[in-house]
Amino acid sequence: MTSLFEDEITLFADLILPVPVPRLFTYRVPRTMAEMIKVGARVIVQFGKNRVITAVVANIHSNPPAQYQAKYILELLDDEPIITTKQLELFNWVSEYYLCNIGEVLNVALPAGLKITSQSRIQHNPEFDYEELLTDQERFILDEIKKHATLSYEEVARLVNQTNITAVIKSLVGKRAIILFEEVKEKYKPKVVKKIRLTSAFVSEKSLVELTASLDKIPKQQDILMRYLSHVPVYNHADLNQKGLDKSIFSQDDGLSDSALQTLIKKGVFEQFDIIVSRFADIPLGPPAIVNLTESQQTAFKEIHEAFSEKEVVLLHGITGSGKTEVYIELIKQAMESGSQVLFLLPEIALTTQIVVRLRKVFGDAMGIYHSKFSDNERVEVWKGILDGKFQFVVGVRSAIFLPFDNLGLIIVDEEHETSYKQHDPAPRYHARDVAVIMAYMHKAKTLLGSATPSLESYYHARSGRYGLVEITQRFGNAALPTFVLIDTKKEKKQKTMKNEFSSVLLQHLESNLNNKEQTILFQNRRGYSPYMQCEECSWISECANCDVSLTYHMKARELRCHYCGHKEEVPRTCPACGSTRVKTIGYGTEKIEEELHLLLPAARVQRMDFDTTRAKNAYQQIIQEFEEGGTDILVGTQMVSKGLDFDNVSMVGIFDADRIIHFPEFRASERAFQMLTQVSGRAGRRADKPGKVLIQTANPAQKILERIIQNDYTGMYDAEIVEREQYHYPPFTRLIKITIKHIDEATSKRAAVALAEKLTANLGQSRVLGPEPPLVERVRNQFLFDILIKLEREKINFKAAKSFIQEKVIDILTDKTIKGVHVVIDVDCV
DNA sequence: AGCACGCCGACT
DNA sequence: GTCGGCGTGCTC
Repeated sequence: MTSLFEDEITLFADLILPVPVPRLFTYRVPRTMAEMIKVGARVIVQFGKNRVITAVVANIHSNPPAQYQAKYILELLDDEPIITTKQLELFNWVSEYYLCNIGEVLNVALPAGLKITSQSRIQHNPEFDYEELLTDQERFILDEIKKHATLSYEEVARLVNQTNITAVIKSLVGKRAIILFEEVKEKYKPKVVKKIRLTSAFVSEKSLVELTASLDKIPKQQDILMRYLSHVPVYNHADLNQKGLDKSIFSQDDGLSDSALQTLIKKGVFEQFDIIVSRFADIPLGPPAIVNLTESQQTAFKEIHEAFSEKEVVLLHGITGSGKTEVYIELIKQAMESGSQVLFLLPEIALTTQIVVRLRKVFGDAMGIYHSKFSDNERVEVWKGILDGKFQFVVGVRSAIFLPFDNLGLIIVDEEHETSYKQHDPAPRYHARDVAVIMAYMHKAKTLLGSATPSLESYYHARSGRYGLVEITQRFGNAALPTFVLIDTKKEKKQKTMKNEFSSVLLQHLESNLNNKEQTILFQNRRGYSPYMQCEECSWISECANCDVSLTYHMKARELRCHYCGHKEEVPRTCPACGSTRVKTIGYGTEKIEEELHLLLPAARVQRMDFDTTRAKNAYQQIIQEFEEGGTDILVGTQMVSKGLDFDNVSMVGIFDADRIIHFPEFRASERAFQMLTQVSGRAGRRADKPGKVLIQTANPAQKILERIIQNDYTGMYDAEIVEREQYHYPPFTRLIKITIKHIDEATSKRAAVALAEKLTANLGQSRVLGPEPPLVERVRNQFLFDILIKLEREKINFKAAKSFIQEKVIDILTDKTIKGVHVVIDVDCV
């Protein structure tokens, strides 16, 4: 490709900027960079007047833009691409499919550590000598700045002890008293360990003996040498010296002096060096686990294989406790042996549990872990590890779908029905399971979806032959399915045998389980103490000032909290409306259940697991570990307890208020209830010798859905539900797009929503456009919301064309001069 | 998203 | 007469 004229051609690069602007930006490539720059590398550019940001090269060409003068790229950050071309293709697809800007995709894809921050640095201008022009305050600040070479805004603010200095700084810049410049710094820092080793001169028995003798009169230094040799037996294994010893070994002990070590380094006995270590070393490797598949697992494995020869996607429907993980492991091994990369997606909270430890035992250091509780640096390590081939296999959450793979052979999406695979806010509002299918297609890889309770969509595709279908109907080790007990709370209430939320039947079982030293999980899908407070005299209810929801009472924190916007309030002692002291908490959440357990069963050791108790990095792990070691008798929790926890000693699961889950006002309620209750039930009795018990409290034990859950009748639920979906035009027969309009003023919000709905209806027709109507919670963070739901039939409608039509109409509304300041959120495939 | 530019009220 | 409020529009 080299030509005589190569030097004459100016190159331009179209860049993806991490800003929500729906287009690429073209910059000029400086001559010096022309040879080096590659698609997928990061660059630094000036964007707008004073902003300096990182961008990613999407393509390189030689067509100068006609409309404007392109700015120069300031700096090239990567010699090799950190984004693969397949990723760029995927980013494009995501931005088109989910109607968002590619910059927004880039923003969620790149770990913060790969983004660059630019910070303004302040320096005084040595040529400035018009101090008489300055105000007193300006002169004061300038004097401080003069004392330092360069400063950041924050540093200046701290020095002069003022909070808002931007105006003064600006004025000083205007008067040319100071200069602003941008400093760019890379955020990722590899983890470095300081190490010590003998210099090569001393790595022989003879010289070591001599050295030891020469240190006879210098005991401190001799101690250090001895300590080193006890850890690194250089006598017998000279090559061990190369790896050295952590410097921290020497400082742990008080008996060893650092100065003696420093002297030895000065003498040339020891040398210090740094190594870059992986941050994942602290997850134990353990002995390599050998996996033996049971007969039913083996059959499943074979069937998956056969299905893959015809289908791109296979759904593995294996009941809870059927041991899908072992099947996954075999498939992963096989894909890795053929040299391709493997991605294993898990829902957020399932990832912190046993499964990762198990996988690590099998795959060791070839496995990367990508999790939101990991720090930025750790995430950058995984990213780079995939690029340079260190990790052939990655286990990760939703966003792991954006990692820089270039040769995927298999993607596994475990618990594919989980709603946490869908990102709701901010854009891109993508569904990782659906993106996985597309990405696999781009890589010519296969996708395996796994679940005990598949989403209706996936099962529909499997039934219709689009996906392959493999089922495991046997529990691992032939563990029996749990026995169910339905408790009629209506009856117990009439008989006055309820103790608050606890039925007598549930209490009896709890007690006997406790006496048998067996563990119990109690499921209540609501956190906090109680969902609201009410005055018994005037029926005042605690409500959020910014949202249209009640404030949840949190007892431990002694406050009222809004679960929508995070607003907090003190707990009122008297009714704010009438002054009465009869303000009571109504309803119950995990916190109240926990409290009542202490009163009803004082001997039980109770632990609570919900959003509030698992916020800290290791809190989740600790609660689980304590439970696993038998330190907890009863674990009370929200949805969190329903996923991925396999404990042998849990013989009972109790479910409060199943009705609230079953009758949730949403078209997916039955599907969700089936999934949620089946998953929780699956926590009970994972042993062959002892079937577990599941107790469900309900006001109406005769409900069909409960029978299906008890019978583990997934297909019964599916067959009943799919009929309704077809009849009422819901997924999987349609695709849903939800448009949410937001504005501080209710009337304006409504006006915009009505106007938009009218425009949409004109083309799409009445039956496809529902609303606008206010959502369940009409006001969030002081904004009034209106939802428009669009249903598009799968086969009949050109989805792409419909979407661009919708986008067009949304832009119409946003640029309408008569409606100002509305926010519009488009959610494609909202769930 | 930021950030600058621009047009109207409460102060030296 | 100025400072500064946040509306509007642009960013290669």
